[in-house]
Amino acid sequence: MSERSRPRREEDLTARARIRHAALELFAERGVAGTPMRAVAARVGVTVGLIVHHFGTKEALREAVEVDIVDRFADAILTAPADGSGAEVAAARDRAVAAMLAQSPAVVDYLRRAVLDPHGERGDLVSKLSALTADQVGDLRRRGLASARSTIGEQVLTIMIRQLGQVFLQPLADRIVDEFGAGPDATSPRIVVRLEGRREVSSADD
Amino acid sequence: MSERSRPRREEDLTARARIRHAALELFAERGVAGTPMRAVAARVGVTVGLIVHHFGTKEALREAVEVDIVDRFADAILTAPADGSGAEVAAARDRAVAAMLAQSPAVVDYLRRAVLDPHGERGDLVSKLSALTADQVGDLRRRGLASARSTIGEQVLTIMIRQLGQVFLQPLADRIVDEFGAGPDATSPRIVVRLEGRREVSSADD
DNA sequence: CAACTTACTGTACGCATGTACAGTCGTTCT
DNA sequence: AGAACGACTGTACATGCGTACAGTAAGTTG
Repeated sequence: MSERSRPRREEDLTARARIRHAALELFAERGVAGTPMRAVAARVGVTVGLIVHHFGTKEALREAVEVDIVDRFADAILTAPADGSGAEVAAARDRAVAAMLAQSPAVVDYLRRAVLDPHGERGDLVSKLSALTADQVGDLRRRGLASARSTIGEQVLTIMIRQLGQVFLQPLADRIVDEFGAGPDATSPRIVVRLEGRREVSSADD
Repeated sequence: MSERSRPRREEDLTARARIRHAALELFAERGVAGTPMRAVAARVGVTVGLIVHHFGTKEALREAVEVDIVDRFADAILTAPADGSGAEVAAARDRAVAAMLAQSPAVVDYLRRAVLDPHGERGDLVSKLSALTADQVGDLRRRGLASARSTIGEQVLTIMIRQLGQVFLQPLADRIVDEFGAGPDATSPRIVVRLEGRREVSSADD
């Protein structure tokens, strides 16, 4: 995936790529339903017709945006050094993904929306990212770098919840901190998400 | 708030209340932008005109839904016993709110969307809930049941993040578990959200 | 009884939206 | 040169949207 190199300057990109980028930003900001194709076109400085020409439908544009996001995850993982112990490799990948997310807030914002919008059955973003993460875990296992004590599903769950959980909740924390007259010393604390009590049969409540 | 008692049977409610309830459910399910007023009307079995008659605009309907949600929080807190130590009172309120949330998934779903949709400046849901929580904390303090070691803002943040964080992230966890052929023994683990490193100056990354 | 209010319906209107499509311009290929 | 093609524009259209509004039926008040 992602055979093309990523040009640094937005103006150097093809119109197709610029449209996809603008769509990602606007979808992240206002949601897919809340973003008219005309808004995307205006942002890029092209006509709606061109978007249709390149992507066909709005749904296809959304799909392209999601594929692009998965590519960014895959790219980030590729940049991380793949040598050392299992823990080292995993940590390096963790850091690479975190850096990518920190650098492109639009991805985080889009993800947050996509996660809670069930939308389509299969083939949506959560499925794609789960598959990508499962590939990573499988890779580490094959090289004897990841324990096989728990199932792949459990490991994928742990990785994704830890990484995405923090990123999803941070804006809520920032909002609340902001709510109480954010002085110069008011910095949001770091949010830590943990999984516990695995395989507990959690009845209604306890 | 919430001077009216809550009838048990939906059909006994006034049309105004039934419209508000249906709007909450649909807004939670598909988002406000993704829910036409016609859909709300159809769900209740009335005409769009009646919704306009009662609420004026869609925005006002949304506002009514949000006020209703805040009322539910306030109601839940009122049902909790207010005696015992500070920790006991706080725990009882925690449980009451958690029970309310568990009983009405639509509230959770709506909240999740509202939190990440910045929408309006002030007066939106996060602000309202922050204010409500701050009232609670202030109340406990006045009765000498809450420590004044940290600021109110910090305490509100801790309470809200802990309660909402778990609830927000659970569906993501469920989705992922579901992704990996959910066997009968596949139960989502419990998600724990924690705050750490308060007031650390978090630069770009570390 | 008449005037008024309130809950409600049905229609209609203007606007925004996604998509289809005909056409223009520039490049490439033969 | 000319045909073919891809990028791109502008218009046009059906649909769906929020809202305005006239009207009806029922209950209340004078």
